[in-house]
Amino acid sequence: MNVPRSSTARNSSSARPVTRSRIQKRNRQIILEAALEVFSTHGFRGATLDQLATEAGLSKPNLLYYFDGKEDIHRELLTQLLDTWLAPLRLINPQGDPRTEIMEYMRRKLEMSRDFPRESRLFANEILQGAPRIEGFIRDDLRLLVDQTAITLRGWVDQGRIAPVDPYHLIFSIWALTQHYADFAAQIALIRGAGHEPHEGAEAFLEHLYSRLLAP
Amino acid sequence: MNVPRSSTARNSSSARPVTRSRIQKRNRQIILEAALEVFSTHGFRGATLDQLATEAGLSKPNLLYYFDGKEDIHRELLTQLLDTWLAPLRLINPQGDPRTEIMEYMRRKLEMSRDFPRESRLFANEILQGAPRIEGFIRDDLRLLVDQTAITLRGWVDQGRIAPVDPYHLIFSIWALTQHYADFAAQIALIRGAGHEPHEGAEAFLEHLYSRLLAP
DNA sequence: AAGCTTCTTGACTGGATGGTCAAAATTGAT
DNA sequence: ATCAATTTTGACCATCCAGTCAAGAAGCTT
Repeated sequence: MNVPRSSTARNSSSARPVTRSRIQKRNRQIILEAALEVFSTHGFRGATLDQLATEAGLSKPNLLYYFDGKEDIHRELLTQLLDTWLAPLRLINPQGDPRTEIMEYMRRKLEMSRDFPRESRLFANEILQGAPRIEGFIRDDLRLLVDQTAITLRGWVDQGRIAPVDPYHLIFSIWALTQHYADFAAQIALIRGAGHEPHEGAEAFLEHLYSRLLAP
Repeated sequence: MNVPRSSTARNSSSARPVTRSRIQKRNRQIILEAALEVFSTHGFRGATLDQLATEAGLSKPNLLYYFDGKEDIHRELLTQLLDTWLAPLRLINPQGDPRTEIMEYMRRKLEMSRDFPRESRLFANEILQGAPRIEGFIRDDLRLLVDQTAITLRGWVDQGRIAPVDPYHLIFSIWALTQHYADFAAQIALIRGAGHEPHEGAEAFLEHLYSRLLAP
């Protein structure tokens, strides 16, 4: 599978003396930004290198100077995303006040869905296709973190500090409700009509909902 | 855009004497079933005619004898889906008991997500891409129905029969929570591990959640 | 400003993929 | 059994698209 590096490639992937010039840093960033835009709306297969190139304002061979190929761009984008995707969950503090911690987590996820809808859609696209490229991440990293969080939540339930609730479904519900506003933004926009932004009223609603759900 | 019908095509689309032989009915159905399988996991661009043909157990030219092309298969599939997609919402009875009606609606949606996950993912795929092919359906049919339902819900709130809640967000939340179990099944499976099916415990959780949310 | 390195690109290529077609096989009405 | 209509398919074709390459342009270093 592994092809010897061509003479012109200063590229990425598989560990290597990663010394990047100013221009490299800038252009790799431009390309990843363009890739986020294009991949998140058309999916991996639906996007073409020409689209990426046009969006990035570079020539196609130029893209391939900075990355080993379409796959490589996508992998890099996804890798960067996954790091930040776990962050909100990590911030839940088992020593904190249960309801506050859960509410804050929900709020952080909703913020991410509002401020980074493309990232959310990129992720959704991956999962929809059966998560072939991020299976490892989910099975290992995410699962571990969810399991730990579930233990924390169950502890809070056992102490009677929040109403009895299945911790896994509680987490899934937060994911579903917050990401929905990003992933299904097109639908929401068409239903609510122009002049409304998808997330309008979402925070109040979700606060109300979880407030009612968690009250002991 | 419209090409004159080729001599061999007994095909579909744009209104036409739709007389179908037994074989036609059967094979069109087989093709649509295969298309559901393939399109729902790979998306429109990600699916190839060869995949469709293999999945359907027919030759590629044979597919194109029954449909005008990839696009036509996809359109037909989606059209059939949209009809049934609205059904659960239509069944909400403004004269019924508010909590029962909403609970039943949630249950119907959850059932659809459990029994027809591929349909759910096909739909999700469309919306994710910005709903280009079903914009009209959403803006016209779905929106109308949602608006009517919202009026019903608001009436129930005003009568004090359910707790005050934004009707649109209530509907969105049901969509988000039920479809999540189909659309993100891959993620849920990886987190919960084998031996669990994605919907396990979902009904109890959602009943609990909406029971708490709606109690006056 | 010379000369080396990094960056950029026009012109390709090979393979995948949507779609065509004419001829062969099958079906069904008589 | 006959024969016309329907169905099926192998062999194509045209286009799209990821990726290559060699040569030129721009940056750096001295």
